[in-house]
Amino acid sequence: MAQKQEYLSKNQKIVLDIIEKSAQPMKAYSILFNVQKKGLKAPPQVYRALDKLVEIGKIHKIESRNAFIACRNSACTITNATAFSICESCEDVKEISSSKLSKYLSNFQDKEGMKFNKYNLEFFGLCKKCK
Amino acid sequence: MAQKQEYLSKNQKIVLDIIEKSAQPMKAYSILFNVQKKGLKAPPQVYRALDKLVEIGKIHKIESRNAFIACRNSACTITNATAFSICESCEDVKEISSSKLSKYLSNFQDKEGMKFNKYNLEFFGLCKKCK
DNA sequence: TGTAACTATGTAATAATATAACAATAAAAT
DNA sequence: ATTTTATTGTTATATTATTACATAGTTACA
Repeated sequence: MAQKQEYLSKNQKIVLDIIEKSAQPMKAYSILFNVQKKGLKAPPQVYRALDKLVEIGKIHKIESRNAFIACRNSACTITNATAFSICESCEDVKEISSSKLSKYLSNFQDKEGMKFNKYNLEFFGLCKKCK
Repeated sequence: MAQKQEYLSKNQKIVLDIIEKSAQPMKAYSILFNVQKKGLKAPPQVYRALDKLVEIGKIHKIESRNAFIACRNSACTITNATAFSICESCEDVKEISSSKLSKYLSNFQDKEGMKFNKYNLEFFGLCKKCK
């Protein structure tokens, strides 16, 4: 596994900051719009920061939504094993941290006995409010 | 749950046919290219067919790859509970059909006791060939 | 200290993925 | 028959993401 860097670059900090302030997942171009006042003008600047932040586990990508959410996990070590609940009505997204679930999935073997070092799980349903 | 339609429209058949013939997930514009000889000229024709085929469970979308794969499940009832293994080297994708896994995930409850009617799980690793 | 290797930045252009909007047709339901 | 619903064709455009290239800053270490 790649060594985690201990500091963030200027652009990485700016992008992480905006994502952490958002209660909900943010889309790349919404991030771009929000950081333009800070001097990041073009998509590659945002996407490069996003790539790195995902790589080091500071944020996660919600694949079904093409959006990015800050990792609330204190240690941020779970880059490789992610699970989320997504409300199909209000689009509220929460990261699920269940050691039982992560153990189950990390130990899961397919028919050929193959194990996987990495997974992403997205649950869909209606949240409390929307039910 | 929406009633399943029993037949497919012309465009839906054409699109499904091409996906079923592919061993690997196909991207929308690759599908478009392949069906142009059959008269489907524009993206909406393909995307509409894809939407419907996903809805009725004939195909699944691999979210992390923006690609579509035919459902090999005889009954094709599992529209709401999907799991795949993805080789990060050769991009080989297999649908996982494990009743144990699907039971586990369908019964999973988050911290607030919430259950989910739907999920998508993508495992990543190296396939036998690539290991 | 110099310099090589690496990492990050800025910028323009473009590629890839997906949807909106509208007109027309066909199929199913009553 | 006629209304309703699903499907099709078409143009244009929106959204998401990457390539390519020039420049600048940082780190490692001889």
